[in-house]
Amino acid sequence: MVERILEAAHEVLLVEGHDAASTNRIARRAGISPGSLYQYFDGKEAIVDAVVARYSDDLAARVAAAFTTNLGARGETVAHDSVAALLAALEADAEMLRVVTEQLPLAHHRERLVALRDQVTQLVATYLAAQRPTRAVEPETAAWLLVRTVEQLTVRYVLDAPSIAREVFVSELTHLVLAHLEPRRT
Amino acid sequence: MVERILEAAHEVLLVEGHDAASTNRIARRAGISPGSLYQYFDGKEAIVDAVVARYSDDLAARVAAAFTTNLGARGETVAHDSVAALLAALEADAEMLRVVTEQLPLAHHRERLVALRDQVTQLVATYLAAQRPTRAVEPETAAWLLVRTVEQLTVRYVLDAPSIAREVFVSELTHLVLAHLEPRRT
DNA sequence: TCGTGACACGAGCGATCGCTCGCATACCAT
DNA sequence: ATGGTATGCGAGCGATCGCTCGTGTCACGA
Repeated sequence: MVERILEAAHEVLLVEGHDAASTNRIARRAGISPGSLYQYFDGKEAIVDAVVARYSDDLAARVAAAFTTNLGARGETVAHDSVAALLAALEADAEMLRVVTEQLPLAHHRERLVALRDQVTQLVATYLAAQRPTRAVEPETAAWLLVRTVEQLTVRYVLDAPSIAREVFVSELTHLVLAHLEPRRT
Repeated sequence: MVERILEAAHEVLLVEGHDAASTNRIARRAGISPGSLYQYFDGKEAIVDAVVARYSDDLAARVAAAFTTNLGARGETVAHDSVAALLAALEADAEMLRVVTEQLPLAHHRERLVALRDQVTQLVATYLAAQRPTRAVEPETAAWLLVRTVEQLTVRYVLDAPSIAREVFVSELTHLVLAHLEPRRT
C-alpha cells in the first residue's frame, strides 16, 4: 500500500505538477481514500519527501556505482566515464528531474540535496588528494568547483536540450574538468 | 502606491518566505487594504513577478555594465573582472537571491531566467568568436558551458558560503574559464 | 457650495487545501 | 458462530487562500 501511494504521488507530480498535487488527488489516483494516506504517512510533506528520497537515492546509487568502479583508471578515463555515467543517470527519469529541479522549491529538500552534494564533494576531494600531480590548489576547493560545475551542466544539458551533440558535450565537459586540474601554463 | 506595494512584497518575500507570502499579508505590511492591490496589479502572481523582474533587471544591468566596460582588455582581465563583478552584483542582495533561487519554483519565472541566460550566452559567444585564438570548438558551445558554470558557481558561493577565500575563489573560477579555452595540451 | 468621480477600504465570498473521525467491512483467533 | 481488531472509507471540518464589491471618503471643478 505504501508502494501504491508512492507510485500515485510520483505520477501526480509528473502529470499535474507540484502546485496541483493535492492529497485528495494523490489518493484518487492511487484508488484509495484520502484518510488511508495518513495511516502510512504523517502528511503531504512526508509523502512528497518520500518520493523525492526514492528518486534521490536511486540517482545516488547509479552515480556512486559508476564512479567507484572506474576509480583505478587513468584520470582522463575517470573524468570522461563519470560524466557520461552521470548524464545517463539523469536521463533515466528526466521528467522527475525536471519536477525536482524546477517545480519543487529548493528549500523543501535543501537538506537532502546539500548532504548528497557534500558527500560527493568529499569523495572527489579525497580522490584528488590521492592523485599526483595536480596544481597547487586545495583538493577541497577544486572538488567544490568541479562537482557543482559537472552537476549543473549535466542537469541543464538534459533539461534544456541545447543544440550540442552529446559526444561533443561529454568531451567538452571532460576537458573543462581536466584543464582546470592541469598545472598552469603561464 | 505601486512602489509601496512592491516594497512591501519584497519585504514579505524576504522575511516570511514565498510560501507564506499571501496577498493579505502583503497588503497589511504595505499599510493598505487587500482590495487596493488589485487596482494596480492583476493578481498575486503579477505582484511577485514584478518584484522578481525588478531584481532581475537590476542584476542584469550591473553585470552588463561591468562586462561591456572591460571588453577591450586582455582575455585574462576580462574573465577575472567579469567574475568579480558578477560576484559583487550577486552579493548586493543575497537574501533576494536566495528567495529567487531556493524558494520560488523555477517554473514560475523560468521564461525570464532563460531569456536572460540566453542573452548573456549569445553575448559571450560573439565575444569568443571575435577572439583569436581559442581551441577549435564552436563558440556557442563554449559559451553555453562557461556561462552556466560561472553563474552556478558564483551563486552557490554567495549562498552557501563555502570555506574558500574570496580571492582564491575568483582566481580559481577565472582559471577554470581560461583553461577551458586554451588549446589542448595532449 | 455642491455634485461628482476616483480611490481606498475591509468584510466576506467561493474555492481549495490538508486532514480527521465515526463508521463499515473483512479477517482471524477463539 | 462470534467477538475483537485492524484497516479502508469518505463526508466534511476548520483554516486559509486569492479576490470581489458595496460602501465611505475626499479632492476638485463648476
